[in-house]
Amino acid sequence: MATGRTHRPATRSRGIPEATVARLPLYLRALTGLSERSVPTVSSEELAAAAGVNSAKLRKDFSYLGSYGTRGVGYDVEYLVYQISRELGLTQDWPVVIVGIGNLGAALANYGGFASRGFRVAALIDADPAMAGKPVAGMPVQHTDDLEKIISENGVSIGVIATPAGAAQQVCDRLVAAGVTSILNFAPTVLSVPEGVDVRKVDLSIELQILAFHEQRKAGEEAAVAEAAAAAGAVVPPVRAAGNGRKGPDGDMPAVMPA
Amino acid sequence: MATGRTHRPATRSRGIPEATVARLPLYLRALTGLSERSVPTVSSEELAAAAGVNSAKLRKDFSYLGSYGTRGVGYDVEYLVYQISRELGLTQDWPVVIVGIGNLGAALANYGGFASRGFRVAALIDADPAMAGKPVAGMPVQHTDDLEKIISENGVSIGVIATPAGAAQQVCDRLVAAGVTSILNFAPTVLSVPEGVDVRKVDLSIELQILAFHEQRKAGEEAAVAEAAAAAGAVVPPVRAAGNGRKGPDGDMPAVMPA
DNA sequence: TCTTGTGAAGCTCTTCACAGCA
DNA sequence: TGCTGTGAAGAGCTTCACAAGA
Repeated sequence: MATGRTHRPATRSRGIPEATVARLPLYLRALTGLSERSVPTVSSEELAAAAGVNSAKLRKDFSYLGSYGTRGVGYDVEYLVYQISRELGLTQDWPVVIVGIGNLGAALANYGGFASRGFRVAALIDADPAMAGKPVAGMPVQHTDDLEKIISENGVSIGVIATPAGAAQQVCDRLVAAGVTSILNFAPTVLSVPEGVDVRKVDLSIELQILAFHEQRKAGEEAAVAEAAAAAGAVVPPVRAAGNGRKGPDGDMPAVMPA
Repeated sequence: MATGRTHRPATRSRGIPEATVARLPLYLRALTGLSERSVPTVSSEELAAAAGVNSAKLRKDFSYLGSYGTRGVGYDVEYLVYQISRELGLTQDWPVVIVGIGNLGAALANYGGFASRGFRVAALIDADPAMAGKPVAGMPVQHTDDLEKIISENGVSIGVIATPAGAAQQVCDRLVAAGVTSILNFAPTVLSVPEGVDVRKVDLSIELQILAFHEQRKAGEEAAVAEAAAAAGAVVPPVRAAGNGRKGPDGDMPAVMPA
């Protein structure tokens, strides 16, 4: 998973486990696809396959919402779409602001997946005066000075931070002070927020690093020695102050640094 | 969590739990920050705060890597940076291709966080002939026709998919056939891949939906009734074929549809 | 004295397997 | 008969609390 919870004691909100909540959007997407193809009902097995999970998990997940299926038949697609949408709070309109209109911010502004789920981009905000007024995704970029005004006038409770890491905490503080209580953070930094504010983070580089970890494994344990040798040339390993007995699994730091 | 594992039986790779692997990049980022400020050593408490986790978890995580700390003192920053980098496979160079150079693909191509972690964007690939040759992030976009050639010539094992949902599976199949074994998927679709191929997904809209779920809770249980009423106007709820006894927690579908 | 490293306990999530129901 | 809904078992992860050791 590309993201991680922050500042929420993994406790169940009204009995629904966090892990289940995180999968509801997946089910919803699969169901929307079925709905568009006018499929009336679907079994847990079929829906699970479409969502990429196993059917026991799906049934367990749905059991937290209520008994929305019919034994021997399956689930009514339209009915389930409605129930999950309602559970996720998508039956209402969520105005969202995006702060930091660089490459990523602009991409987010143009991303179609938001509008189709009840999220409305209410404003684009950037600190660069040169950006002010410039249209992005058919919408003029506004200056950070007006952040508080924009938040309150639009009743925004969800903010997206796509600024450089250095500006993120400051932007976060201003968003929170202005009344935002949920933040999606794309900046590669840990945000600290008061109790009651939710932060979710997406870090593109972290995802790649996790892939690299597994990729390294696949390369084979028997090739590990050769890899360690190559690695010594790729980065400059730091010298340990005192070379005392470490018990790492293998590959202690090379004692001699390559010039 | 912005992301999710796919196709990997949450089993430990060489004894390191998945949850720990997912946090190593976080620790690495915090350590890199300390390293740049020339901090020589750090305690589990301090590092945990910088990474946004608690110290017991951090110590447990590190214990899977080996005994890299000094009791009564803490951890040597440089040494730990090296060990975690090595564990994640970041001491080697990872050529990466990005397929689908739309807004998001271009943002990824320009993203600085990759290069600093051993990831090198080896090629940008797009299906649109009009894009071919156009420079993005100082690099000419290449056509999908050459995908297989690009993969093999550059020894690419990690691919990033930033295409529309409809094209993702096809691109995925070609990447896998050409030798890619790790995929980071930004397209809002479930990819099916053969055994041995890792897929991680980042879905921006899913993150917002999870935030909306919690946001809805904060609005207060007492306001739930008013919300349900508003919801009835916001979306057109489907009519149940047979209105038999459902036992959802509350808010069964409205029986009367608004015109 | 101070901080790491780690068994053990507790908690959450997943999977199993089958009773319950249409 | 077929598929849902769910207790129970199992696996994995987090947190506690303290022994070990610099």
